[in-house]
Amino acid sequence: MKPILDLQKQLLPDLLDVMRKRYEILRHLQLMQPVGRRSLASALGTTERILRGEVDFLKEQGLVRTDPVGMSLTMQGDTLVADMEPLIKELFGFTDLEKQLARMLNLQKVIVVPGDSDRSDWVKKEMGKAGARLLKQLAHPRQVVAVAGGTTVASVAQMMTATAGLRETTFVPARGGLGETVELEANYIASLMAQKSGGKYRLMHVPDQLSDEAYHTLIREPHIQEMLEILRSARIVVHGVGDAQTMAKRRKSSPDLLEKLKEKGAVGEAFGYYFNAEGEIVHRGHSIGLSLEDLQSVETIIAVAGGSSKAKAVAAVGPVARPDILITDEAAARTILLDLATANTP
Amino acid sequence: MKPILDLQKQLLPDLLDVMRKRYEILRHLQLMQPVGRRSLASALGTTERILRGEVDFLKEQGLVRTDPVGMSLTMQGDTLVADMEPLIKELFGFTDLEKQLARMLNLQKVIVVPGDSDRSDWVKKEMGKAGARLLKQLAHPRQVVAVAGGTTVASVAQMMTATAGLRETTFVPARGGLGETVELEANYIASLMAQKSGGKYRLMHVPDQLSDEAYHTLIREPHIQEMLEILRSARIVVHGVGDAQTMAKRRKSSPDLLEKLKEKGAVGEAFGYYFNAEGEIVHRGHSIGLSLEDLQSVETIIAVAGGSSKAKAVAAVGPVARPDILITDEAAARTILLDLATANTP
DNA sequence: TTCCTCCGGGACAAATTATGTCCCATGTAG
DNA sequence: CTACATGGGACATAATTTGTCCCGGAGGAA
Repeated sequence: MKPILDLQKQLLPDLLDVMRKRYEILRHLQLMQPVGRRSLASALGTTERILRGEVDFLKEQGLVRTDPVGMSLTMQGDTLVADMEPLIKELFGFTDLEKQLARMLNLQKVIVVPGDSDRSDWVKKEMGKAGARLLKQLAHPRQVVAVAGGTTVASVAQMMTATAGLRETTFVPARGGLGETVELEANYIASLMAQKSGGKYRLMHVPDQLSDEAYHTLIREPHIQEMLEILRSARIVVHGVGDAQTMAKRRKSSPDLLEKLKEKGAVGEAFGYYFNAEGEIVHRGHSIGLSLEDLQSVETIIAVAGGSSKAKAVAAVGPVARPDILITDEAAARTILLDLATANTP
Repeated sequence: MKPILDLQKQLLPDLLDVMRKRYEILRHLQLMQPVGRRSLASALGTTERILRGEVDFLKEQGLVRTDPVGMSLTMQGDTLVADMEPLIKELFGFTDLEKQLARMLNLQKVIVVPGDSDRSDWVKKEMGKAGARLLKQLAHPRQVVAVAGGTTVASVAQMMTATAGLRETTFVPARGGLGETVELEANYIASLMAQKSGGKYRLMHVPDQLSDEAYHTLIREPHIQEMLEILRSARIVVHGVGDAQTMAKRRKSSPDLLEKLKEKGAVGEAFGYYFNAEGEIVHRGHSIGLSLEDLQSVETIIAVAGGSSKAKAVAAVGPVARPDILITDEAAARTILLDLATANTP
């Protein structure tokens, strides 16, 4: 990633989005010219009015010209598209990466955003944006969306915007409290998503440290039962993937547990379960909520995780949690591919 | 110039403006910290509320921190300002150039925009934007702004946006018709400025080729007198500077005049007057309107002209028209400085 | 020729966002 | 103590964006 963009992204987080949007318009225009607003809008998957705004702007900039037969690029616009092509390819050309990853991890779809969330803060927001967009696309009437905790899922919530399609959606926490900071707790995230998107939400208030007895008593409570019912009807699950050590520490786990995890080679974590590099469950957090088995009946499982430091965790969790869609960043994507390649050629 | 910035300037000039605005805030903050909203807002020449919006954003980004004593930069904000300095300088930073030019031409203020309007079309727009911004800043209740013709002043008009401060402003043409294309005529430009800014305008319809007799008759007409009255009350004058030959040709002047101008060494032109390299008037166009003498009583004279081809003209017009503020482009600025330097060391 | 389709641009209401303008509790300096 | 400047809350209003029409006209097909 170019350092200039890194700086600019801090002051203009949606710089790349706007850039890509406008580039896409020019590019489509180049291929379809001369073309009218309506057909171009539908080709770009946007509305007529919004395209019109952009085209007016591009016209001001002298990149686009309009005739009675339709719109076309000016010479300046033509050279701009040509000049931008390598840059855009570098920034957004992750199609290959996405396809490779999808094949190797056996997923339905992979979305890669530019950057490395370990190094730049805005990359997480970028993943959040991608996640929010995805949820908007997948929106279904009266659906239930279960969300797990963690910073990455939190950033998806942060990036959601009001959409008509999500107004009838109920957001629920996938699991009860796991002893995290409140902003990273599934409960809080579910409510945030609902608030931002204009949907509904249900909370599940259960303590995070439970004796077996308390657990069994609690799970019989009618309102808990009701929540679990709702939870199992979830059509979509969104969860993050954590590094095992980091997650255990964040949850203030006992030194015993930390030791045990290390011993068993835990590398990844996803909504309360810890996995080793082979994708075997080595520990599960004591918490009420969606279990791995419940995931079978879920229509779409979305995993969101980035940063090269999480590459191993993502690769380990993949085979177990079986996400259908993975949203990650460039750094993680490349690292995973590299790891898989070296593993296959020992 | 980094190629990526060049592309961005074409595709997202609006965003770059936002970027500069935010950078300015950070920069001021760095120098004044800790500081409150109100004093910072007045230092930046913006309103409290609008600054507040930006600061909220910058706080989100973790660049700014607020304490009860005021706002200050975080460490991240500090390093960002440092890192961005060269970038901003490259994009907008012609402060040195501006100061040098202001000193050498003895002007109150010089604004330099990047590029060369001879080579890139968007540079003229950039000057226009600078001019429009300036007018907005200088806005005064119930003021009169007189504008001359020409492509550069036209681009100022083009770039103006609706502003409350300009609602009570009356735009008037500085001089009557001078035989130019309608889009470049002062009349049209005055009306365009009014339309874009939401202000008022008055037009002056006088033919451009007049016999002495007709001139003297016309000038006694009540409505012409009234216009001249208004014109002389102008607080601000905006004019362009033209290359003498080009202007004469554009106005379809007679071969005689062309010859005469060449003979007398005319290099520059400003609202109807032609100057030689020494800044002496060698010819004045026959047209009713603001004369050079009238300029004495004007509060602010703004000259807008760019392109290295106009460097000589600008330098020649400067001493006579005595603009207070000059808006030009990088190419013209550098050429003028170079010319002055070589002239002083023969 | 006539009809038909698609073009850009105008218009306008609704929704959303930005902005101006207060006020207030609080911390700080004198 | 007083006096003042601070950030943040609240809220009406202005401004902008967006969705959704319509229209006259150019171009192509019959």
